[in-house]
Amino acid sequence: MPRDLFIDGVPELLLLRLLARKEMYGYELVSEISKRSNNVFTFGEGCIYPILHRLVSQKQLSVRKETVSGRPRRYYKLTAKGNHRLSELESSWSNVSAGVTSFGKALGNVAS
Amino acid sequence: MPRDLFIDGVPELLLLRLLARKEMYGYELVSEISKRSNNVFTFGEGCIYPILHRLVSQKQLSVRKETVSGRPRRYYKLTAKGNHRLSELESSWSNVSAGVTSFGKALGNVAS
DNA sequence: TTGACATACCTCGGACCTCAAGGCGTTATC
DNA sequence: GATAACGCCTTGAGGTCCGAGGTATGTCAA
Repeated sequence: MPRDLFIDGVPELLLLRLLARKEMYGYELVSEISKRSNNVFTFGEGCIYPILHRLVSQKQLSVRKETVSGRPRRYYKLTAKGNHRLSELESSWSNVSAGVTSFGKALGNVAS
Repeated sequence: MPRDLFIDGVPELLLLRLLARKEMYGYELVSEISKRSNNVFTFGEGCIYPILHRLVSQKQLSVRKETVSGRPRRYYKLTAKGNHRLSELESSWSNVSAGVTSFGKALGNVAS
């Protein structure tokens, strides 16, 4: 079974959107994305954690460690660089999204 | 430089949309997609041809060979299966597109 | 106290897609 | 006769998602 199309980049975008509002930890992000999207997007930990680590190494996120009721958490939030990256992604998404839509309309396509 | 995000699956979708209207050949599709999208999408031959071949092997496209002024062309068009696949992709695209948008709105996000 | 379950972190490997680069051959143009 | 346009093609690199699995602690019921 081929993997879902149109997903490339979406995890990173949603993640940055959430972290732009307030700091959150990985496990929280995984469930929050599912919840907030009404299970339209259900990205597992194997998807989220590697992105988190990459963004940190790219200085787009900063980390803060905290232990809550015996369990260690890692809170992430956006750096200035991450904020800029979010803007890029939003703009890129708008571009693609509008492009696909207008391409359809020009063809007389009825979006099902 | 990382490759463009949000593109996964878009070539296949646009391609199927075009071929749902009339048969076209590979080289034509490459330039037509650029043209119709005002260069928002510029997929090269190395992107289009493999997709074409895959769709044929999956019986979603049928091929007709024709030689025009000495040059051989391969015209592709949708099969019933391909039409069904297009519906799936449209629905999947709508889903993701609406999901990303509403996810943003719920956060008070201003789409830049 | 044993087991199951939720929390919370993590990595690895496969599968898949895009795309730049290159190759081949023909026709048209200068 | 050289260069561009046409028209087909494949390969390799790079990047992404995601299922599967691993580690460890806390809670709660049987």
